[in-house]
Amino acid sequence: MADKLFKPRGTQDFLPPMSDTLELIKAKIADTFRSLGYHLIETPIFEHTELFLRLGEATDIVQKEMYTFKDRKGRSLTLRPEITAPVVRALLEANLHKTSDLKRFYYIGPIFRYEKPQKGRYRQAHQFGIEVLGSSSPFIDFEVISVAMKVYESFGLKDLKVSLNSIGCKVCRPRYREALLEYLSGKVHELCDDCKVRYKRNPLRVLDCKVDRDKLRDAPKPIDYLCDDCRAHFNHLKGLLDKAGVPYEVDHHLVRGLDYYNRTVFEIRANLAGKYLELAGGGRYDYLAQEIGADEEVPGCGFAGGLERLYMILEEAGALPERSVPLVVVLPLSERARENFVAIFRELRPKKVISVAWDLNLRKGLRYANRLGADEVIFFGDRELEKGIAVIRDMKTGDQREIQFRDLKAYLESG
RNA sequence: GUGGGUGUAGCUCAGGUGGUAGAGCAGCGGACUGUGGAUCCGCGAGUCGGGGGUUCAAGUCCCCUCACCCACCCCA
Repeated sequence: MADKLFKPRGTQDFLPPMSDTLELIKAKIADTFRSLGYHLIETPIFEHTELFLRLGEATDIVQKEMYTFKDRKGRSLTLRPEITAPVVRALLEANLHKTSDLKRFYYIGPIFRYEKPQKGRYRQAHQFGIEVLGSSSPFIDFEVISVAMKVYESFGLKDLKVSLNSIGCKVCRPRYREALLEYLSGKVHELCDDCKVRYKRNPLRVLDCKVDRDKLRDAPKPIDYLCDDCRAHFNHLKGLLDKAGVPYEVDHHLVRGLDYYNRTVFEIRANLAGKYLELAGGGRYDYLAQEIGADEEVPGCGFAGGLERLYMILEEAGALPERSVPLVVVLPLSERARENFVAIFRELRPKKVISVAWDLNLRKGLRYANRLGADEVIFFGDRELEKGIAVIRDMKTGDQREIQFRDLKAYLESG
């Protein structure tokens, strides 16, 4: 025990039954994405550090949360702290942006951030999300927000809060930034220490500060400084959301933690034990591709949600998905019965879940099946084999019926 | 990163002012040697997270360390 090894801080082992449930959750998420025309994309767990540095020097994620290391050749690599940049990088690397004008991707996988762990906040967490590349239409923003909502709604979650904002583009954001700086300059001394730094490096993020939030009620709002195009885009999007019945509220202080966003930014939160927990966030990133080295503008829009947080909220809501296929426990009760079942097992291609208890007697086997939550138990010993049958016991009702042993395989393989 | 809390059998936890560990649940066995979930009976040695110190003696005091949790921060 003294030299027993433990998992690194902030990581988790997913064991049954939680791992089973997570599998169901991931499958359901993927179903939603796939059914709306999204394709799976998988990128490396680590990338050249350079890629993530382009996310913005002023962001906390880049500044102090990256798992960066050198490989044996001295190259600086970083465990991905988010997945949007890798997806865009992969798209550019494969020149996909030139072969089609619109690409829809989805992903589910781990991300790494060196943070002080807490519940719902891990050093290795899992995110799922989508990225739509190649269109700057507000209909895409609408689609992304809708798809995000669809994922959560597919689990029956209702009490969701969507916050929306527009932070402009490279034309109008400088104007807003100037106005904000002017407003803040008079009160820098009142701000918290973090904000004093943000004021210099990335003033927009001051808006997001929870400490100083109250002091900033009368701060200039991004939407009041939007250029005509951005204003039109934002209004169009809001109109679409209204038309489609997507509930949202405009949050003038919503900025998001990554610098690559422009125009639309949004967050989805849910009520967990009285507090609003952020489940997902996203927005438009029309300049990111060029930041990464594209020779032309490749507009994009997407969202990312936290898998662990989805699990938490589902657990709280009592809405965790459950196995939908029947579970059948097979009990060969004698040596002869076991040997008779070997060939069947070898050939078996079941649609149900079949769990064979090779070494339990009837009593223990039923108990085992009971604990697993089995729907049926099929048992056969010498007695049954004499008659060429097996017995199917319904674990809910306790009713038993017989089945010809030669039909057993077909029965186990039936839906 | 800052401040605070917790860490005892598989799980949830009890263990005033230090004297070498308990309960409930679960599990296992039996009553029921081929029939589960009920009931009854029996079964618990776990280096009290790890290391060091104080002491005749520490789960109980001190220091260090690790992990989890809460708030802040941040965000998924």
